[in-house]
Amino acid sequence: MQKLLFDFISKYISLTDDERNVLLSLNLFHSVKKGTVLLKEGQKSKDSYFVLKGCIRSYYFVDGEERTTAFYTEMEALTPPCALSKTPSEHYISCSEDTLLIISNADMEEEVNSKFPKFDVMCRMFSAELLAKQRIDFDEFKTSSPEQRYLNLLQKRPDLLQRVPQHQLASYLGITPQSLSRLRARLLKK
Amino acid sequence: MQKLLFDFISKYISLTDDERNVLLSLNLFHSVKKGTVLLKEGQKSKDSYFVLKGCIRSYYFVDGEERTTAFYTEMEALTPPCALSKTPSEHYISCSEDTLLIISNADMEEEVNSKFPKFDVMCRMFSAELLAKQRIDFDEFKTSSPEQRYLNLLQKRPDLLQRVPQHQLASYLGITPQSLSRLRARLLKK
DNA sequence: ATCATTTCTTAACTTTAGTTAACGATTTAT
DNA sequence: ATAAATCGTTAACTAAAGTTAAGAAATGAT
Repeated sequence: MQKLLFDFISKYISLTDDERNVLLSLNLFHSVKKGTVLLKEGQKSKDSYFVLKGCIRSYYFVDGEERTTAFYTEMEALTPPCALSKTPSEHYISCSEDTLLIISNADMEEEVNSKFPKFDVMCRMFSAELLAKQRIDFDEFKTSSPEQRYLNLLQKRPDLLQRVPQHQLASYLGITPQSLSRLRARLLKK
Repeated sequence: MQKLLFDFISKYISLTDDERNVLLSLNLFHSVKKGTVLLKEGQKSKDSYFVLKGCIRSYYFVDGEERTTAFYTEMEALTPPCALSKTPSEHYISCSEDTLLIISNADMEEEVNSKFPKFDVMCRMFSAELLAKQRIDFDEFKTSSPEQRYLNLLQKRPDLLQRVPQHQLASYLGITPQSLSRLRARLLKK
């Protein structure tokens, strides 16, 4: 489980045993039960999440309706906007499965980064990478129809279709559950 | 013009005169004419762009049709995905107006950052901020109808409607030019 | 095991977006 | 100045998504 973290970090920087131990002393690992709500609308939090195993979901309420906007699975990270803006959260985050997480805090990160500037380098590389990935996802979303987006999801994250309920996938694709159901029926006929 | 850059940087870190001079010696400032294509599909480039004045546009070709995915205006930055992935670009970037740009190169950034670790801190903060902003934009896009997206744009970037042609705005909103035209006519009736 | 809740699907109907085409208006090039 | 290309709008038609409602299936709770 620690190996998962260190293998991940090694993609960006190499750590000394000393640095490794500092990280381990921070109590970053958390095992969280399915259904647990990590962040609620209105809450102020400076926590970031990194999924080692499992799945977390980000969603909003629009006119009393849940709207899912993202799923984060193995080796994916989320820093909720409220952690940077220091304003109350506008969305929710919850666990879609029993999940093994790294939860880190902005204040703690600042401290560690100032002690080990190396971490700044890693964070810069990692955020730049995420930014580009997200940009591509957004562009693909914009330039696709719901049907294309569904087919695209089938290709790129086939696991998600097994892991999360259909109606959450629907709003993740920007459509209603009914439309997704129809769309799938349409595709089966072809 | 240099003031624009240094004022921006001062939001994240404070610079010594020495550091300022290093930055100025790098020849970062470029004045680019409207219509200039900065990046083409198939090209390999490690350049990043920061708009000081003007507007640049990112777009793809889908079945021979241009699809605009983003506009970057004053004080907005773009690192094209190809700069990180080191694969040929899948999209185009061009100037929508006569534009004053900072163009920086990944290799050069690495060099400066290794000399002044302070820049790593700034880049980390800046990318994290952009990531959160983009996340919010994406979430809003997903949870909105075309009409809501248009109204949202009116509120948040009213200048864009004056600055860029309608058909580019349409694909930026994920719809056809005809739909945008209709949608606007519909809204006027109300 | 039963009941309640949630989830998925289907259907009928409404609304909106996509498509194709046509026509001015504007912009650009010569 | 004129011709050509681009751009914005409108219209008629098609296709797909939203809405509302109902019922079956699966899941969870007691």
